[in-house]
Amino acid sequence: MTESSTNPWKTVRQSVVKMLSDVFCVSQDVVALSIEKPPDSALGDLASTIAFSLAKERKNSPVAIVNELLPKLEAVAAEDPLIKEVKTKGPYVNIFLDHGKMAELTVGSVLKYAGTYGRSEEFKNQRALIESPAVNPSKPWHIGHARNAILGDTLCNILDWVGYDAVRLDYINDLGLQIAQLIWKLMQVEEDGDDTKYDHYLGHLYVQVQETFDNSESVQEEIREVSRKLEDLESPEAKLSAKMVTRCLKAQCETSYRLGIYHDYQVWESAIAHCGILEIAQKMMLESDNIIRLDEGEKAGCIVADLSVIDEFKDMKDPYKILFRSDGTRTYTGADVALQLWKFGIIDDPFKYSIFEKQPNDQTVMRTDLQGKKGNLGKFDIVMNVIGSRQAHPQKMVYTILDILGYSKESDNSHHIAYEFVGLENVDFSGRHGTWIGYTTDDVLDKATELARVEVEKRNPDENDAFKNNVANQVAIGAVRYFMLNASPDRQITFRWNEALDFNGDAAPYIQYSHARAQRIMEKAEGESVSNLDLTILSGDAEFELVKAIAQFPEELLEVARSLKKNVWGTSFTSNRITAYAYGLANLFSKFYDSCPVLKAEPDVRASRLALVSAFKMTIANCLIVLGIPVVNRM
RNA sequence: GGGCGCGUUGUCUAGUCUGGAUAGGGCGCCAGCCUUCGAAGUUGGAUGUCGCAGGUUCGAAUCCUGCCGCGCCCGCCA
Repeated sequence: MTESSTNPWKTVRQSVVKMLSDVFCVSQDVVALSIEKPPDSALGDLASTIAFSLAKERKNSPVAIVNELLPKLEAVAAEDPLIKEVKTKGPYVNIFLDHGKMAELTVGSVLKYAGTYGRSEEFKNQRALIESPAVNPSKPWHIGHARNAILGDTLCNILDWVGYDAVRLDYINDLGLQIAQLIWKLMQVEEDGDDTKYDHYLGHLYVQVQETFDNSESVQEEIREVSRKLEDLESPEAKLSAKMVTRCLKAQCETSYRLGIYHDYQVWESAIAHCGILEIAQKMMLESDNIIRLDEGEKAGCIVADLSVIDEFKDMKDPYKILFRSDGTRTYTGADVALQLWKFGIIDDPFKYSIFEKQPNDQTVMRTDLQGKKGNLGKFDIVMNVIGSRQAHPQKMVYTILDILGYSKESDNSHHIAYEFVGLENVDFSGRHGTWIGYTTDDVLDKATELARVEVEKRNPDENDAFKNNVANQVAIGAVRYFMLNASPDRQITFRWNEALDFNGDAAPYIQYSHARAQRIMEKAEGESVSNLDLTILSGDAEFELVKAIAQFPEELLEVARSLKKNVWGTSFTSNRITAYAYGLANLFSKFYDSCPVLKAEPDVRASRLALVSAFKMTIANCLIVLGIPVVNRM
C-alpha cells in the first residue's frame, strides 16, 4: 500500500527530482528549477529541461546528453513505483507517472485527511495581521470596496491554510472630514423615519452635503469647526458621531456578512487619537537621528522623517516627509507609522477593547474603545494592508520610515497588498459625486440573487421557497466573490452587469454545480459497505487527469503564499491562481462525469470511482471554503 | 518633470517574476450530444502582427533598450 501524503504532488515531484539529480549528477535545487509541466499530457506528466543547462559546461548537445543517460534513467525509474516510464523527446526528459499508484496515493490521502486536505505547515508558528477593507463609516460599500474585502478575506483564508495564525483587522476612520460633514448635516435634518438601510441613507445625505460644501465658504468653516469638536469626545458632536458611526458600521457589517466576511478586531481612529499611542510614537521617533523637528524653512515646527538617508531618495529636492504638523497634529503618514509599530508589537498595546458585536459566525468582533478593558493584540511576524494601488506611494513611505527608525526587518515584513480599482464605463467611483448609486455591494448582491433565483426556479420548480431563496443566495455570493478573485488584482476592472453576473462557463456556479453532482452520486450510494477497495484500477485518462489535479491542491495554496513577494509598487497576490485551479478541477470532474459512469459500473470499478468522486468532492469543497464561495449540495 | 501599472482573437482574459515543446480559457458565433449517476454540463469547428521597433539567446508573449496608447501616483489635503 502506498503511503499517504498531505501533499501528494510534492511527494511525486521530489521523487522525480531525486532521480534526475542522481542520474545527471546535478544538485536537487538545480534539477528542481528545470521541472515543468508539459504542454500536453501525451508528452508526460512532468518534464525536465535540465539538458539545456548542462549543454554548455559539458560541451555536448542537449539531445546527446539526454540520449546518453536514457538507459540509466530507465533503470532508476523502474525502481520507483510512482514512475511508469521515462522518455526523451529531443532534449526534453518526459516523465510518465503510474496512473494506478498515483490514484492510490492521492485518493487515499484525501480520504484520510478529508476536511483538512490542503492544509499544510510550511508557515506554522507565524502570525499574520491582515487589514481590510477600511471603508469610511459614512456610506454603503460600493462594488470596489467589495473587491478589497473579498481579496483580504481570501488572503487570510489562504494564509490560515498554509499554517499562519491569521488575524483579521478592520480600520474605522471615525474622525475624517466625511464624518464631520455628515454630523454638520445631521444636526440640522429631522431624524430619518423611513426604513432605508442606514449606510445607504448616509451615503445619499453625503452627496447632498457636497454641493453645499463646495458652494459656501461659511459652510466649509462650520464643518471645520465640527471637525475640531469631534476630537473632544465630550462634545455633543462627538457623541452624535459615535452613535452615527456605530449605526453605519453595523449596517456595513450586514453587507460584509452577506459575503461571508468576518473580522477579529476593529481599530478606530478616535481610539488612536486618544489612547496615547501617538505620543508614544512621537517620542520614539524623536529618539531616532533621522526623525527631527525642523526649526526653519517652509516646514518649520513640523516633525519630519529625513528620507535622504535612504539611497533611493537621497537626491530628493525636499527629503522631509511630515509626520506631525507644525500645530502638533498628526498627518496620515504619522498615524500610519504609529499603527504599524503597534501591529509589530514595537509599541506595547495601548488600546482598550470592548465587544462591537457578535457576528453570524458566532465569533465576536472586538473594537478599540476608550471605555473598554485593557487588552493585548500581541506581536505579528507579517503585516498585510489591503489597499488600492493608488496608495502605493504613501504605503511605501510608511514602510520606509519603519526602516529609517531601525526596524528594517519589520519594514521588510510590511506588505501592501495592492489591487487596481473597480470602475464603471468612463466613470470612477466617487463618494462625493454619488457615482456609486446603483452600484453598491448590496445592489449587486440583490441583483445577482434575483437573477440566480430565476435560474433556480427553472431547474427546481417543485421546491419550496426557502430552498430556492437559499440556493439563489449561495449562487449570488459565489458569483460575486469569484468575479473579484478571478481578476488578477493588478488589473483594472470595468464593472459590467452581464460579465459580473454571468453564471455560465468560467464562473462560480459551474464549480458549485460540479460539487452538487458529486454530492448526488455519493447520496445515491450512501450506506454501501466496500471491501477490498482497489484504487489502482483508476487508470483511465479522465480518471488520471482528475487524480493529478486533486493531488496538486495543497501545492497550489502554498505557491500563492510563497509568491507573496514585494515588488516596487506593492506585494502581488495571485488570487486568480486559486480560482483558475478550482475551475480546472471542476472541469476535469465534468469530463470524468461524462466519460466514466460510477453507479452503473462493475462493482470493483464502481467502488474505486466512488472513492474518487468522494476525494474530488472533498477537495473542491475545501477549495471553495478557501475562496469563501458557498459549497452547494443541490442547486 | 519623476515614478508605477496595464496593452494577448469580435470581446473579456491566463501565462510574464523563474525564457523552453503546437500561446491556454470564458463569452459570443457555427455544428453535434439528454430512454444512460442532474444539460448551470459535454464534444468538435472558425477567429491571434502576444502594442510598435530594435537587442540578448540554441530558443522571447516572457529578459534588456527606445517609442506609442490607456490608467494611476508624486501636499502641513483627506
